[in-house]
Amino acid sequence: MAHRQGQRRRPSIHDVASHAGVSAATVSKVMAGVTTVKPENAQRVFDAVELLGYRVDPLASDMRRAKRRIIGAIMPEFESEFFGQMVTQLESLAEQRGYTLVAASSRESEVREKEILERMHDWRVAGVVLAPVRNEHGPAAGFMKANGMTGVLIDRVLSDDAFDTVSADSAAASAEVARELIGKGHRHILVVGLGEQAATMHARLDGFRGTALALAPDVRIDVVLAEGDVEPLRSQLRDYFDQGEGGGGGQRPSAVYSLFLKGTLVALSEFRRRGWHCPNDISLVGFDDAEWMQVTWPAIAAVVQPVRQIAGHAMDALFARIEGGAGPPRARLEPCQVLMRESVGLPGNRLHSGGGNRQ
Amino acid sequence: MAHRQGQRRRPSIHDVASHAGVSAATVSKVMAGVTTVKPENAQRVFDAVELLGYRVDPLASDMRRAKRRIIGAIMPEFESEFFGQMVTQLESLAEQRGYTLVAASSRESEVREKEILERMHDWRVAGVVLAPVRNEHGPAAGFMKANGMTGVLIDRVLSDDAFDTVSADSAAASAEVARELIGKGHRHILVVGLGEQAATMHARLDGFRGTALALAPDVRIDVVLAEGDVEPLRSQLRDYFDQGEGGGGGQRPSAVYSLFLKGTLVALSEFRRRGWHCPNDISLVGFDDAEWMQVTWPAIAAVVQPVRQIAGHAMDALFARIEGGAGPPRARLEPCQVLMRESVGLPGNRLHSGGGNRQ
DNA sequence: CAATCGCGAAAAATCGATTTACTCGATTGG
DNA sequence: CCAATCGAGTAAATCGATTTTTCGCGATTG
Repeated sequence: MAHRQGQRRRPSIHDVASHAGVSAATVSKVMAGVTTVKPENAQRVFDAVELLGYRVDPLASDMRRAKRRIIGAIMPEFESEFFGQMVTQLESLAEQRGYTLVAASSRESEVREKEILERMHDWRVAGVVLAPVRNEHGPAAGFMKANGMTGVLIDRVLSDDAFDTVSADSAAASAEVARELIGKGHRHILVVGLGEQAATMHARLDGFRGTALALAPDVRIDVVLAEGDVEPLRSQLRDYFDQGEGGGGGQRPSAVYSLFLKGTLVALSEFRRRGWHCPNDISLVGFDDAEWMQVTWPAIAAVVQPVRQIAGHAMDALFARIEGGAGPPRARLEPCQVLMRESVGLPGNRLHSGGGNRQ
Repeated sequence: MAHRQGQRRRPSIHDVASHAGVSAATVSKVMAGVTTVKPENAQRVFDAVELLGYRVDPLASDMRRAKRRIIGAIMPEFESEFFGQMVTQLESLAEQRGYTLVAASSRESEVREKEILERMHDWRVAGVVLAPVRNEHGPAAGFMKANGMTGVLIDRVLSDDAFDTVSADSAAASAEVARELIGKGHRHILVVGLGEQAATMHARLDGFRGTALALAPDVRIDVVLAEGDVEPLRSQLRDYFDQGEGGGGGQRPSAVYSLFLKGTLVALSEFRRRGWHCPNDISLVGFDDAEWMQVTWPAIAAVVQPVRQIAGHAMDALFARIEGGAGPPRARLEPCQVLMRESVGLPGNRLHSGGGNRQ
């Protein structure tokens, strides 16, 4: 910035036109690949473009057009591996089709979610991939509907009457987790979830409970559904375990199934606090995998969401709509993979316990 | 999309003008907050805006303007907590100043980095926050210079002759890590890094080595600098330890200092493979903190980069330049915090060893 | 031979704002 | 008292493309 050299105005379509000795309209056609231009003229345009280093101004270009070659993506946050990978995937897929992805984070706020959507509407994005903060019935989806926007809903959704949806098959994955835990003999299991994203959480919970009860009618399933952020969950979980220890309502569960990543972290930190080790003192499975889960001791069992598949089908669906595809909205569920790692063991398998509160 | 209802054209400035009984120019002035408009007319404009639900079209608006109210951000990846938080911070700061942040991932490729930059130049962004893949001397920074773009370089940079830079004070943090490890008695330490991002890695390495040697001239510091991605590093690390075990070059180091997050993960997984436990069999400190590091057993010691400070100063510097601030480019280094957690212990402190390969 | 057709290209309209230049009164100053 | 200044507002130019309309001209056709 010190010198601010050069800085000459970038060449416009008219500069190219006059250099090539044709009209601006002809240049526009050549750039768009229209074939009804005499080869000789086309060549002169190419030469002029080369010479001047001309690039189409997307701003001016898009203004005349109804839709821009831009896809908007709205994620609840950028800090977890899941959404990070999701954005990366979506960006790459958009690019493959000649579109630019513009990503924004709603920071877990429905208000911001709608503001971002308004801005994207102003930008006349061709389509939106929305991972709602709560679920498909929020104000954001309503806004999209009201303004005739094209879009796809992903992740924290099940199905919608206006938009295609793509998400992980939480219920099936949870059912498999249930099979594993029940199969290993667990009969007292705590499920940790977030109360706010109603639909998805319930799918996970019901998928788990249904299968568990079918396989072992005597199983006891406790549920802690936190509202809000991490801290409430932490204290709720603390209370839950305090109660169990105190001998009040019963004993400590032999396994915990967390329905979301933060819950897994909170559960682990609570185990630490109490000096419990997995899997000897308690077993743990979490929904959502992360890179670190396979390098810790013990490795943490997790449900791996199919990020690539979700991104891929979301984009397929979105572009089908952008290109005018009609028909009723489709709700897709992508199968997850359940990785049973060392954090899951047999119940009551207290080898060299862990009761001793080190640290 | 099934019905594609409503869909009426959005109101333009002329619609508002005719409703309010004034000219388009007046509406434009009112929207821009110019005060030389009769209050009565201004009110009529506001009413019309309200009635029609008018919003300024940023596309048309920005075309006339030289610079758009957009900040571009280019990160090497979105999947780590560090860059995720960085984007979130930058987005929030840009928004506070009435700008929109458009983020893109170079996916660790300098080629992509430049392509993204070209696109952002086409969009006439007001400024760019670039976290280069390699360092400040890549083609991207060159492109920015050549095109007179306004920008700030962050993270994998030290200083530049054209742009302001902001990054973590790697050297100081590494020096503190050295003090801690030497202070605990470690005299044989392995440092793991990435060879490609020359400057930053060397700052970290030199900061560590300098301080370590000053405090304990007899210390042995081995260095494994990987080229490329994770897999080469994994095999290099494996070879290194095989050698140490085999009794070839010497014995196993008592501590490992990883200069970057992936290195920490690879080191941990290598420890697992060999059945080594932290801190009894070996100590570990990593550059870059992550949420999970404090819930595992042991908690992993780490250098915490000051994301908020880096983002804050980057934006301050960027907007100062956008608003015409002159002067030589400034290179900022933000202090890190070193969290010595349980993964660091005394050397040779093999309690109940770990040699036994469980699992 | 006039009317029609078609092709390729130019001219002009358009997108939706901003900005410049200019107008018309009213106020102020010398 | 007339000129200069100012306030408030408008018409028109502009930004850089795309798209529609028009046009010139040679080839076909009736």
